[in-house]
Amino acid sequence: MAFQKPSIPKGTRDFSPAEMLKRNYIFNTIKKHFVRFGYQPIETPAMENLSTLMGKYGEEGDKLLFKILNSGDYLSKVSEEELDKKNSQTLTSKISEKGLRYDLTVPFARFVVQHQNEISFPFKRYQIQPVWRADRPQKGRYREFFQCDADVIGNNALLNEVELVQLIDSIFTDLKVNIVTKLNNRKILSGIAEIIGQADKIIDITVAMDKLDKIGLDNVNQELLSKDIPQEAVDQLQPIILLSGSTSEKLAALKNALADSEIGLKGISEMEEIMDYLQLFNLQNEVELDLTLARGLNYYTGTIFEVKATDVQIGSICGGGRYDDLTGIFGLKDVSGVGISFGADRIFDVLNELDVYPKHQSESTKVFFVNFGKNEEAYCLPLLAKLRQSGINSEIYPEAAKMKKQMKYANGKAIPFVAIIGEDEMQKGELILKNMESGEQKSLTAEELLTLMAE
RNA sequence: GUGAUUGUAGCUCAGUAGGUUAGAGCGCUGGAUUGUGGUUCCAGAGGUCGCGGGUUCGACCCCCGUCUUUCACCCCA
Repeated sequence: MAFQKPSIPKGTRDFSPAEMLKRNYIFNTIKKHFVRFGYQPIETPAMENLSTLMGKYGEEGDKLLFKILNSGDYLSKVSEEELDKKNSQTLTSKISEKGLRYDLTVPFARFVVQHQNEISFPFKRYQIQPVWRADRPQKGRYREFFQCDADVIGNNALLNEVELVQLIDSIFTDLKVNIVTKLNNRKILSGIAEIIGQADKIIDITVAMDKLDKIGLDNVNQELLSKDIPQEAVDQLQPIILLSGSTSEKLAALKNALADSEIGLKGISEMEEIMDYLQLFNLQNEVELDLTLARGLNYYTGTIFEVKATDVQIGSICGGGRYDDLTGIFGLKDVSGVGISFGADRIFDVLNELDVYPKHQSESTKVFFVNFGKNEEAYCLPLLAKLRQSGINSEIYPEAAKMKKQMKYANGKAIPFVAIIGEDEMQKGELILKNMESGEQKSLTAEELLTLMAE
C-alpha cells in the first residue's frame, strides 16, 4: 500500500516528553512571576479576523501573516476578470477573511476594546500562547512560536515600565540566564529625526541605526543615504549615534542635542524618571540606554524594551514597549498600554545551550511498581492509589512483562525509585525499594514508603 | 521575497571517477541472566539512498524541477 511520508510544515516543531518537561519549566517559571506581579491570564483565539490584524505591523508584517482560506466554495464569488488579473493582494482579500495571530498585543488591544465594560483599569493581563509568522526559518526563528506577554493597559504612569524591568530581571534571574536589558524611547528617536530635519523618515532612520552593532557605522550611513536622507542630516546624526558613556552622561548630552525638540525632551525626561526609579532596586542584571534600539513594530510610542542573553548569540529573547493608541483603531481612544513579550522558543534554545535546567523535574514519575501478576497487582494497586492521593507521581507497569523489560522501561523514563513486590515481599508484608541512581535496595513497609516518598 | 546550503536505517553520519547483494556507531528486538535497569558479550530486525522528471546499456552518485534542513539579507521573539 502506498503511504505518505509523515512531515510537518516548514518552521514548525514537535516536542518530545523530555523537551516538554523543559518547556513547561520555562512556562511555569514565567507564569509564576507574572502572577507575582499581579497579572491575570486571558486567552484569545488562534485566528482573528484579517481586518483586525492587517496594517498593524507595517507592510512587512502584512506579508508575514498566515491567511486562512474561506470555507466552502471560496472562488464562487470571485469574477473571472479578477482571477485573470492574478493580483494576489486584491484576490486574498476576496478569498480570505481570517488569519493566524501574528503577536499577542494586537489581539489583546482588540480584546480590551471588545470587553471594555467588563474591565477595570489599569488592566494587567498575561497571555501565553503560540503565534505564527510566515517568515523564512533560520537560527532562533520559527514559523510557530510561543510568546509570553505581560501588559498593563489603561494607565500612563512610568512605574509600569519600571515594574516591567523588574519583572524581566526576576524572571531571567530565576531561569539562570545572564541578560542585559536595553531601553530606549520612541520620543527620543522622534526628537532626533526632528532635529536633523527628517521627521518623516523616522522609520528609515531607526531601522538603519538599529543595525549599528551588526554592520558598523559606515554601512549605517550608507543605508541612510540610500533612503534619501541628505548628507548634512547624516553628518548631524553622527555625534548622536556615537554617544557613549554612562546612561546619565548620555542623557545629559542628549538634552543638549535635543534642546529644540519638545518631543525629544519629553522622551529624555521619561527615561530619566525610569532610571531614577530603578536606583531603588537591587537588580541582578544590567539595564542600559541604547539609542540604536528601534524595535520594528510601529505602534510603539514611548519606552521600548529589548532583552539580550549575554552568553548566547540568538537575537532578542524579550521585547516590548509602550503604545499610546493601539485601541484607538478599534474605537477606544486615550487608552495607553505598555507590555513585554518573552520569546519562549528562543529562551528554550538559550537554556538548552547553557544547560541550566534544574536536575529533577517535578512533572515526571517518581515511583514505579514492577508488575508480577494478578495477585501482586491486587496488593500493589491500593498502595499505588495511596501514593497518588498523597500527591506522589507514580505508576505501575500495565502487565506482568519480564522484569528486565519493566526495569528498562523505568530506566528509560528516568524514574528514580522502583518498588518491587513479589510473593516473598507480600508474605512478609514488605516491599523492596530500589534507588535507580545508586542501585541500592532496601526493605520497607508500605507506611515507610509513603513517608519516605512524601519527603 | 533575495542569495547560498542540506537530504543515505528510528538518531548521528560514512560511502561509490556513474557498474552485481549500500555500511558503522547509537537506539530497538531477542538471548547469555526463568525476580533486577544503567555496564559486558552474542544474535537479529530495520533502507523506494527526500520526491518527480531527464541523461545513460546502467544513477544513491550527473542535469533540471520540487519539497525539506541550515545560514545570511529583508524583517523579527
